[in-house]
Formats: sequence, C-alpha cells, structure tokens
Amino acid sequence: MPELPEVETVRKELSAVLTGQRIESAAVYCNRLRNPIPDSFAADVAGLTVHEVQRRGKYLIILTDKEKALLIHLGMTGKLLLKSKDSQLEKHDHIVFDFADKKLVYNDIRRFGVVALYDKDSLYRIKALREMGQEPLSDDFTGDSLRASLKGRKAPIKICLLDQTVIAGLGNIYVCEALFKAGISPLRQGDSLTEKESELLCYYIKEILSESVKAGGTTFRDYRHSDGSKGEFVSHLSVYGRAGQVCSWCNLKDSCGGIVKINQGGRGTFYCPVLQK
DNA sequence: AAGTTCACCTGATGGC
DNA sequence: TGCCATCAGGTGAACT
Repeated sequence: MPELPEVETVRKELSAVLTGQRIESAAVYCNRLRNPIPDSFAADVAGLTVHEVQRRGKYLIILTDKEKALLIHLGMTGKLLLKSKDSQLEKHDHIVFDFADKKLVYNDIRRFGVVALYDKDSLYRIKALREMGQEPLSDDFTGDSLRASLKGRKAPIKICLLDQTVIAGLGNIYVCEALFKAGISPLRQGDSLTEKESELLCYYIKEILSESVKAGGTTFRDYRHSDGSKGEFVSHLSVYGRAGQVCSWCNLKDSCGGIVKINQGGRGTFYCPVLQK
C-alpha cells in the first residue's frame, strides 16, 4: 500500500502534531507483526518525548529523547491514525501510543508492517536502512546516478525499480506510472537504459512523487491520512488499475493502444505497449 | 552475486 | 447463501 508519497504525507502530519509531545503510556494488543513486538515494548516507549519525525524510503523514523528512535513501516495495509483520547479500540488496532491529548494508533489488517524501538546509533545498522538506495526526491538523485545503480542489472526495469537498494520509496503504483510517463517498457532490462532514457525516467520519478505528495498520496484501497481521510492522487493515475482503457497518449495521438496488465515477479504491471518501448 | 519464487496475513471480489 | 480461487500499494528468506 503505502509508498513514498503516502509515508511522506503521514510523516508531515505526525511531525506537526507530535513534535515535542511525550508518550505518556502505550499498549500492545497484538504483537505479531512482521517481527514480533517484544514484551517490554510498551514500558520501553513510555516517557519518551518526540523530537523529530523523519522518513527514509518507506520507513518512518520517530526520533525521541534518551537516544531512542521508533522505526515504523506500514507494509501493505498499515495505518497510523491520530485519534481523540476517548476513541474506541477498533478491529486491527495493534498498538496505541497515548499522548497528553491525543492517541496514535497503529492499525494493520495484514500485519506486514514493522514497529520497533532502537537506540539511535544502532538504527542505521539495520540491513534495510544500511543498504537503502538513494532518495528519489533528493538533489543527488540524477539520471546518471540512476543509471549507475542499474549497472549490471539484467532483471526487468520494473523489478529493478521496486528494489529498495536501487532506489528508495518506489512501489508498484509509482513504478508503473513513472515508466509510462517516460515511455519505457517495464520489460526492458535494467541496464539497457540509455543516458537519455535514464534522465527522462529520473525526471518523471521526481515529478510523479512530488505531485502525489502535494495531493496527499494515493488511496487505492486501504491507505489513509492520519485523520482517516483518503489520498487524492488516485484520479491522476495514468495506467495503474486501468487495464483495458485507452491510454491518454494513444488517445491524443489517435493510435489504437490500450493499457494491458501483465505479471512480473508475481505482481501486476500496467503499461501501454504502444507508447512504452 | 543476482534472479526467481514463495510465504507471511486478512479481506474483497467474482465464478459456480 | 456458501464455497473456492484469485488478487491486493511490501519485503525477506530460500532456492537456483
């Protein structure tokens, strides 16, 4: 579910509400997430004060005092919801953090997410963070750096772009969308992109992600803002979830294309075979 | 090393 | 109505 724009949206919301706030107490209702939550978790986070909410790829990093950091990944169906103190516990609410006048609820239907507390200095020793690729919205992510990280990659470009060690934060929706905008077939070998194509792909990755952040992300099914509302970017999607429809480019050019759905690595890929070569 | 397949989990949807 | 198969925005382990 949540890719970079969705996680960034939640980051901004949590940062605005929780910075400077203290976790009065916490409760774990189900500890079976991707990694089991240790029994000491609730006691360990109680009393920590939020200093800053950061994002790296699809991970949220909540930095607190006492040199601690909460690491959160929303998996496929994770949500972080800010609720009033008197709100009721709902189905799939697994962890509740109580603040002075709010509570932060971690809800996750499929329980593929991650919630863990680390010492600040050990955080970046975690494999996923240590090996994470470039942030696509940073200035040092360029056509050249993208091409360099794709060097020697024989897997399809679609698969490469989903690899978080190649580039951080892209998921199935935005990979499909960026490849469409750049006119590149998802079937192309990763290292087959020319200098010009890498430049174009880099440009559209930045564009699609930043436009989606502006719209508060994409709610295709489960994703929600921290107030429970939906992300508005879904209406801007060109190919994802649009199998059978005529693509906007073909429509403009009056050619006979249609968006098709294929399977790559066990996941759906949407693209226009006429436009994307 | 890098590519591929599969498991993890719940719920929605569609065919019979 | 029920039952079954399939699919879903992610990732990491275990194969080749």
